[in-house]
Amino acid sequence: MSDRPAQGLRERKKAKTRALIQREALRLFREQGYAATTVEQIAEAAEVAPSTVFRYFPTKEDLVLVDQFPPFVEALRAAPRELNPVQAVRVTMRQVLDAQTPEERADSVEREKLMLTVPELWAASLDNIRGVMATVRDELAAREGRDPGDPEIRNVTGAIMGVMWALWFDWAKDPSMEVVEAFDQALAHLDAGLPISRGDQSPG
Amino acid sequence: MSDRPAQGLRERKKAKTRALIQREALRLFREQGYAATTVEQIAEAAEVAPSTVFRYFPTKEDLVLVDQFPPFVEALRAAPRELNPVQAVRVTMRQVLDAQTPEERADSVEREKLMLTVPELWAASLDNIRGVMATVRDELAAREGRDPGDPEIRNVTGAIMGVMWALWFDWAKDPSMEVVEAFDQALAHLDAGLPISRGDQSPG
DNA sequence: TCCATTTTGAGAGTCTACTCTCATAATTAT
DNA sequence: ATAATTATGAGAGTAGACTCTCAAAATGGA
Repeated sequence: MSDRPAQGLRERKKAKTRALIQREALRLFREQGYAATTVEQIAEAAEVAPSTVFRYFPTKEDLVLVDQFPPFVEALRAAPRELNPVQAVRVTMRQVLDAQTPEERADSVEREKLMLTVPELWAASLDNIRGVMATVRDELAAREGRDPGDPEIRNVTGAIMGVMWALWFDWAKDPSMEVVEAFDQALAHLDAGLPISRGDQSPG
Repeated sequence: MSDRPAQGLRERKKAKTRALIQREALRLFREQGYAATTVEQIAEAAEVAPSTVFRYFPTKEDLVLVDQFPPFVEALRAAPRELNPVQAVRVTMRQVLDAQTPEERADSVEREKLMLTVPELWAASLDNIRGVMATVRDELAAREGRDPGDPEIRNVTGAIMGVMWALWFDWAKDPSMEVVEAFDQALAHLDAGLPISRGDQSPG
């Protein structure tokens, strides 16, 4: 097993082809919808053979799916111990979002919107969603010194994810929304116990 | 006139056929998985032609999907005004679940598990999920005299749904769980502001 | 340059959800 | 009983994701 030097022309070309296919796919999805776009069209747009598309992306769904959460989880792990779960997620979220370049963010936006909009993709991300949820829960459990199966931890995790999803859904409908700020405020609200500001009728 | 049902033989037979097809489908899905079950197999099991299956259920997914939420929303609307959003949902949830017969509950359980487990179905229920979320949010907004677009209402709705989903996911893995009780406790926990019982480190 | 390895295109082929048509059978009305 | 309506079965057909094979082309190493 000799280790290769740097990336040769071959590797670079592959990466380029892969990126090209994906870019064209996303463009077509955006322009004419996911279901209405055939793999053949994507191949044509990227000027490769349909079989080549499948060589790079085992399924059509994979053209959209990207695990964007590993960095998040890593950052969460590094969050200050003195923060409670919600605060930790809040800080981490802001940090991760702030670190993105405008281009990266635009790209994420595009993908997220497709995910939240197209049933097939929402489906394909089921595992992803479950995985993220499980990972966040495990991490929060560890931070709090609790068992990962602890209902309280599960509830907190669920509430955090739920607040974020609700925001995502809203934002998919109104992309002009200031996501970073909105995320922060939403998590702050959750951290404060979700008070309804004016008419507090019955305290917890 | 005899107390024969208002429907003629034709209608009754149709209902029966429909139920039979669906029952066999669910059985096969449970036994060998959703994707691994072809419509042809379902037709064979129900002793009808494949085309007949499609006559009753436009798509394979429709064999599983049922809107179970209208009754929930209706009940939510009727919940006492003095309850806060979380309490209202909690009471409603308990009420709806308690009202189910064991058979109904077993049936729901089966469907829910499929929904949470099978990507295609999770996908098909996207609209449903979004709809439920929107409806619950609108209802909560109305209860609180707030605009449906209010972020605070969105957050509360998201947290409620998130807590419930988290529970569902856990329960899909461990069906022995006492769902009704667990739901109640989870919402109670949320209502209390999601405290982590032992080590409260830093209040909001 | 020459050879070995890898990538690609072309295209035939599979699988399965789903559609359509039409003849036959079952049900209902008269 | 007979005619009209409706449901069903049989089966051919479509679409599109995905697989497989093989020869040609591109690339890397010598």
